[in-house]
Amino acid sequence: MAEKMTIYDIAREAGVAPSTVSRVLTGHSNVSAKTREKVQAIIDRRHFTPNLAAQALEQNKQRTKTIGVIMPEVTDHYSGKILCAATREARRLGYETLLFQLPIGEKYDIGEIVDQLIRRRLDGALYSGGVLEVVRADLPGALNRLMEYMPLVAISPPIAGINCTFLHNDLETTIYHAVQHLYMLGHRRTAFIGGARTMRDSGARACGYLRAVRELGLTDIPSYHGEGGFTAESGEIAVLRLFSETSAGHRPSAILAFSDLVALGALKQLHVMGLQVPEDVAIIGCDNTFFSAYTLPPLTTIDLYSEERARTAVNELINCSKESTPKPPFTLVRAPAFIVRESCGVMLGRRENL
Amino acid sequence: MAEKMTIYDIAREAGVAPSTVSRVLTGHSNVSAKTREKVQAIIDRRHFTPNLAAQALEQNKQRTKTIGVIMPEVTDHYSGKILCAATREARRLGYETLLFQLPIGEKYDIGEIVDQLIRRRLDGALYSGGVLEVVRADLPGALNRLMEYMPLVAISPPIAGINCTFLHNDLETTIYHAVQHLYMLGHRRTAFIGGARTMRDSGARACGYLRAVRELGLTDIPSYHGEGGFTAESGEIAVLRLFSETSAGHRPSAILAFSDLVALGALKQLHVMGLQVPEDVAIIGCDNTFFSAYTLPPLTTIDLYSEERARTAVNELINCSKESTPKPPFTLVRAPAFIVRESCGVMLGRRENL
DNA sequence: TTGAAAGCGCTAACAC
DNA sequence: GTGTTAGCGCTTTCAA
Repeated sequence: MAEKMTIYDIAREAGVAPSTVSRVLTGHSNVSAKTREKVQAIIDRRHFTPNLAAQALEQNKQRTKTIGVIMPEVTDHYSGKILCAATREARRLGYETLLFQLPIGEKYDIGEIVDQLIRRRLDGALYSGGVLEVVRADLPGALNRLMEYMPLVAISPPIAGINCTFLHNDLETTIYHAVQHLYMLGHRRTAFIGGARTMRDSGARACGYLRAVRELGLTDIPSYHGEGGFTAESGEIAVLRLFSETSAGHRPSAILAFSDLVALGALKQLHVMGLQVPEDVAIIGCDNTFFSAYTLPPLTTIDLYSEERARTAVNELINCSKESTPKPPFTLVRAPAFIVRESCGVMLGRRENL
Repeated sequence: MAEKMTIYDIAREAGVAPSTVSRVLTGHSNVSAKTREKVQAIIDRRHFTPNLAAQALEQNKQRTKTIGVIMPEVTDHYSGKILCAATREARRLGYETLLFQLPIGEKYDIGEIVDQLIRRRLDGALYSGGVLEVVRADLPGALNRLMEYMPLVAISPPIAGINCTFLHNDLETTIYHAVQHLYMLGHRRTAFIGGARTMRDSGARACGYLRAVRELGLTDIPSYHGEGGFTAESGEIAVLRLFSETSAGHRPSAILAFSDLVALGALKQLHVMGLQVPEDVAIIGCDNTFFSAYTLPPLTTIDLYSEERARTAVNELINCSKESTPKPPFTLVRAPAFIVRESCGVMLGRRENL
């Protein structure tokens, strides 16, 4: 395939020792300006790029210049945004990202994935699973083992049993505010659709929703938080069930969707059923994805600032990897932004007869 | 951070030579069942994972088990699907993917990116830039250099000056058919929106559109293929211009959008202007993304089978990397699927008075 | 300031 | 079968 060039080839051509070439490459030790120039000229002319594997072999220094990104498959825009921002930030700092996808709808061994990360001696790992993964019992063990080899930052609410840095959105409170927002517009029958069944007690969204229902004294019917899923299709189905399971007086006047994607499906189904949004049913999504402003009507939603978190995570990771002594982990909580558009019906004002 | 384990540690504990541990690890040479078991037990117990960098250093054999993926930032669903499928397929075959994003809306040096790939001695590279990148004059040089170091497969129409394997959708013909489809429904004034300005002559979509306009004798006004872009917003703007630049009798009765995303924006703007789709204006998108079936009305679009291409590409790459002699490159052309939903107005039948 | 040489962790000839 | 040993390409003491 290709004749591999080494520092020896460069050294020979420049008439210097390999170590001198190495010094020019790393820029660490002192080399006379003249030699440096001469060697650099040959490196440039030959398009020589040092073998990273060889450099990485050196002891004590993690220098693979690679950050592992562990996240669910990038089929949704939320993960895409994080991956994109993380890769961009990493590149800006001279690093690349190695993507470890957690297959959706297929079982996998998180331990095996962690082995891969370790095997590659990465400089750090970014975990972004969020609520989706909370349920896995084997996650803490695997991530803790990973942490013995490299710094780990999670873009996720804190996970019990894992002692890494967490970049966390206080979604619970924001969801609470969203329900409260609907409450103030007059809604007393607000349903929550989407999400994982197993997540109902643990997920931040569900927590916020359930707390609001309790504290605001809203109608609490099992159907109002019964059905799960993460796709547009699951949004369709959820709405279908929601309106077929409930009797006339108990139909929800507002819907809180797990994500904008779920809301998208819900919107479609409501349209099919001839219900107007927000006049008949108000709806609020979550994620502020690229299509949120383009639905009919434009979706009121929550912006998680995922790009910003991704950048913070990468920076933190790279800083940690340079420290000799591990930095203590911390949890950073930030409030997401509640973005009011038209689907929640603010322009309709407070209504009494819902 | 962590006490790194080596095969020597395992060897010592097992009371065998390091090479025996290596043999167990690779499974290449013969080891007695008894020793193999003993060694394996220790490897398992200690969770030992061999350093990939060291393995990769070996010449001729055992590469990095990593495929580089070069593509625009994964902000759209098209790239996301390719990345996702490629990573999944790679993993299935024991490989990981290293993502090299081409920043959107920011200048970058493709040569530098290629250097990174080479430096990392990857087993292969998947390039998926498509029409977006055709314009760059430095691309062929960079990719050709890359090909001296590793096999390259491009999910893209063939690019002049690059002699790699191309997995190509005959989008041109499909777009032609789409325009023809509109023609048969009665449309004579079909506009094309989105895409890059520089792409107008080279891009497959534009080619197909222009050929259809010519061959079918459709109305050809500069405004009908004037404005570009790849975002939903650019779709909005394009429609706005399209309808403000043309006089009453010259308003298009149909719109072909560069992508579903562009179509999404167009849909929004048409709605704002009080135009009905497909009654007043028919519209066809491209990509068959997850939201295509959820727009109002559901979008008629084109499915590029990107996941399938991604899997093919990865397989081809891995096969090539195992060959000692390079396989001759080829170009595989596949017809995309034309997916008819409601936005093109088929259910309205053929109309004469458009 | 530069060169020689000893590894880094692993694999693969080559002995035994 | 299993151990010994020489690299893979690079960095980094340690001399000179």
